[in-house]
Amino acid sequence: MIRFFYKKFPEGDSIALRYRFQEVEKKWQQYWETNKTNEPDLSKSPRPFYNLMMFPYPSAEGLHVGNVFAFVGSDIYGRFKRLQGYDVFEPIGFDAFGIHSENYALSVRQHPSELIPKNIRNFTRQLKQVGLMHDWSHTVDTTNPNYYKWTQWIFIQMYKAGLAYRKQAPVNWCPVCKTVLADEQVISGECERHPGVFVLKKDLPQWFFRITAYAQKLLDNLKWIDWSDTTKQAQEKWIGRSEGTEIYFPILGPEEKIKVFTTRPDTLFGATYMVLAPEHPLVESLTSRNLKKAVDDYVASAKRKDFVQRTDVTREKTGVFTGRYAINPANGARLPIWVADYVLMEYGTGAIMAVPAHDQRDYEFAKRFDLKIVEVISPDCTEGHVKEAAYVGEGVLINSGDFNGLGSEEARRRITEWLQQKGAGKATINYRLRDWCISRQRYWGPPIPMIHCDGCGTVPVPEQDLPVLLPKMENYAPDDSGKAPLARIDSFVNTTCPQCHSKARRETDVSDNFLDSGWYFLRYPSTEREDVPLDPILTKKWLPVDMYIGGNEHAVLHLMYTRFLCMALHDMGHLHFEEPFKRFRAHGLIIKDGAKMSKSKGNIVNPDAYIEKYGADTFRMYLMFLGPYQEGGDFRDSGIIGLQRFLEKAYSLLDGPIVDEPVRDPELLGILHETIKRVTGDIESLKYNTAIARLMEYVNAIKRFEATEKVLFETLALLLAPFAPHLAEEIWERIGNRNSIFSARWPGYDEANIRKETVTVVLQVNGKVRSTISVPVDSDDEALKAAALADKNIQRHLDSRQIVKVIVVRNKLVNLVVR
RNA sequence: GCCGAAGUGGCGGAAUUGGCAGACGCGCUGGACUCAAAAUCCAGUCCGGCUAACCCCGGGUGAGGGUUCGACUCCCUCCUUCGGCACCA
Repeated sequence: MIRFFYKKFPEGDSIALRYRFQEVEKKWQQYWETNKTNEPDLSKSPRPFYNLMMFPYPSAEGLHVGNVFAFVGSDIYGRFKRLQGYDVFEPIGFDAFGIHSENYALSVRQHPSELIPKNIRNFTRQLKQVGLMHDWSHTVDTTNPNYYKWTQWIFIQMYKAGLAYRKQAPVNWCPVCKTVLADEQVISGECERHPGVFVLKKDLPQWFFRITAYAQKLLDNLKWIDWSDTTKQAQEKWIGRSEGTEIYFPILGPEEKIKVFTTRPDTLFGATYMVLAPEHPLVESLTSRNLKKAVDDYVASAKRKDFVQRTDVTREKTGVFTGRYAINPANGARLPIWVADYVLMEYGTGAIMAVPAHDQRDYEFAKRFDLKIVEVISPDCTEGHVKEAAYVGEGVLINSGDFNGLGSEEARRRITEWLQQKGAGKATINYRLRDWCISRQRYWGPPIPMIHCDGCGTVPVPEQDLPVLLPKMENYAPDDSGKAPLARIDSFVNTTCPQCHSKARRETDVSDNFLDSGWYFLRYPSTEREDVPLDPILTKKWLPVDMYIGGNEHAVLHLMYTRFLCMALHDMGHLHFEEPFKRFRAHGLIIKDGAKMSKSKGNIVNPDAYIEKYGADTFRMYLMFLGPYQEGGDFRDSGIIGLQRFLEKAYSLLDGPIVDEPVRDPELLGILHETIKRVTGDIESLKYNTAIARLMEYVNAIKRFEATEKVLFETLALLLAPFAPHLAEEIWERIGNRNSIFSARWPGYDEANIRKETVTVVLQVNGKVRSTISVPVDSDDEALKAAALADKNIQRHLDSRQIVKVIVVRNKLVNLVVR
């Protein structure tokens, strides 16, 4: 055997190796490729299992260890399912359109169409060397016209279904990206891609997808889909359903009404003024002439404020009186109408009834501007509970006419009914979710396939004319005009209307990157079909996805958009399911020095060097051993040597004799079956760290027993295969098998073998462990009690004190309670 | 501010869901092998006390309180960290 020695490398030492991972890993990667081991026959597969990992964006830096961590965890699951006898389809692709790719290309002054293929080649190389079970015969590249043709096709289907529309609206504009963004891409007012850069509100005509039409379905289905709770909670919050009442307040003078939304109709009699958001369409028409200047000035200054100024809760409330009054439909009270920026146009109706006694914000505003405060909810039927702050709790109605004496909850229902009878309101449900702004004034994306015709209006590109190719532009940088770079190419813009054949203009915005990634997993099984987006038979067979793993940063982005798109495509008859992913699990994040790995922080750890030095199997296992897969952790390489030792030890077990005989030692047999049981359970619940710990104990046991039975080594190879596929194949071959280990079956276990003959029972006195005894399994309570009393150490602690109580837990413990 | 998750040896982390806290690994200490080192193997390793040694004793899972025969696990209060939402009417 050749001995290999290695120089010191990154941090941590290396060991002399007998297992030559470089050769072995290369050998099996070639074997898999040659034998198409990882390419199931999609049309035949009797037991399909679609195992999916979020596809990567091919950055110039290549894969970092955080990506590898995520991929390996998904791969372990896929290989496990494969060994359990499923036909596992584990595809891979590249999310290569989008602002991230484009911004990078701009910064290095290269064209994305040249940069991206280079990055994809590098990613492919890296992914392959990790030893993932990817089917490379069904890949997707979102920038390929064969793919984005269908992205455009989906846009047109959405348009035809009334789910895509264009409107002028105040939208999020990132001054650095120079494009609009969806609400989901704005994090606390900052651009997702540019932390610290606040988005501005710009009034621009934009394309939207009507995701709000599915708000309730998106919420309802969360009840039954098998997803990580954290992800479901994030979506639930984001959708933000609240039940309440819509109330119409007539304006004194003009024949207009102010519509408000409230969750507290029980406080209606306490409304003492109204507030409109500065952007509210009624502000202009409603303001009385003598106050017009003051109101205009206020609206203008509100528009100038950035997000932080506008939403700072601690800031003193500001506002201006319009000179008009509205009538409270409940009691006819005259309510002054104000304009104030603490009311947001984006939520509800952009107008509120202000109840200063029972809403803290209204209270602060009323104090500041000396407005009336009327208490209508009381915890105890008396007044005087509103002194320093609003009383926001529930209670009994007072000062509320016929409704006095009712509890808040009943009052909400009764007042809503009453309003409805009078035609002054109705019960309604309000969602925080808003429509998905899908246009981007950027270059690197699929052109939105629409044509603007003066005569016919907006007309979709005929499907047979797809794709609308993205023309190559040398200067593709975005500008501040609010128009996309494509608008600068006359030959692209000028076209003819597909309906009337007169001159027309193409839409020049491209679609959001999240539309590309919104349906990629639908395409994987159908990549060989160029004539249709989805092969109906394969789609029916393989979708929805059985297991999806990815980062939780996409909880309200990708993961909500995909759900919406599937629901829409389902309702159009293109899909047989509403929910794209039967199971979703969020993997943890690998951080470095307390921060998420990113180029800007300079803490990206490249996996290549580790794989070169320790091998893919060791590195895979090390990442998984770091901590629970769904929690992630801080990357450091101090323990990687432990995994190398483990694999080396496992391999060296083969040095001894191996006999094809059953395991006779009952203890060893118990260990074998217990290991199978626990590793199986741990993998199923993604607890890879403890599964690996079990495998280590198992190897230690084989060594300790100096065991020679073949079944022990076969089991070792099988249990190891999801984690260290190359080594597992090598062991499998060396113990005399001819086919890939992945055509073998995962071992089963028998509880009867795990069952021990004796168990250790803990003996306690007053809850403190004083001794342990070994007794036959399932000894009855009396026997255990007797054994406890007979124990020397216990007797010492009893010390002739009186036994008050004896607690016996079979096969576990005896606790003697003494006084 | 609201919602959620977490806090365990020198370090990463286990703990069958209320029943021996610290599995497994790293690191460290001692020993074997070696001219020596590396690698490997063996033993030890929560803190403190007692002991020649084993035994044994006390304390211990962010802090304080509670429930229980028994609490890392359940309840209350507080502290810290990390996520999500945030003038949402």
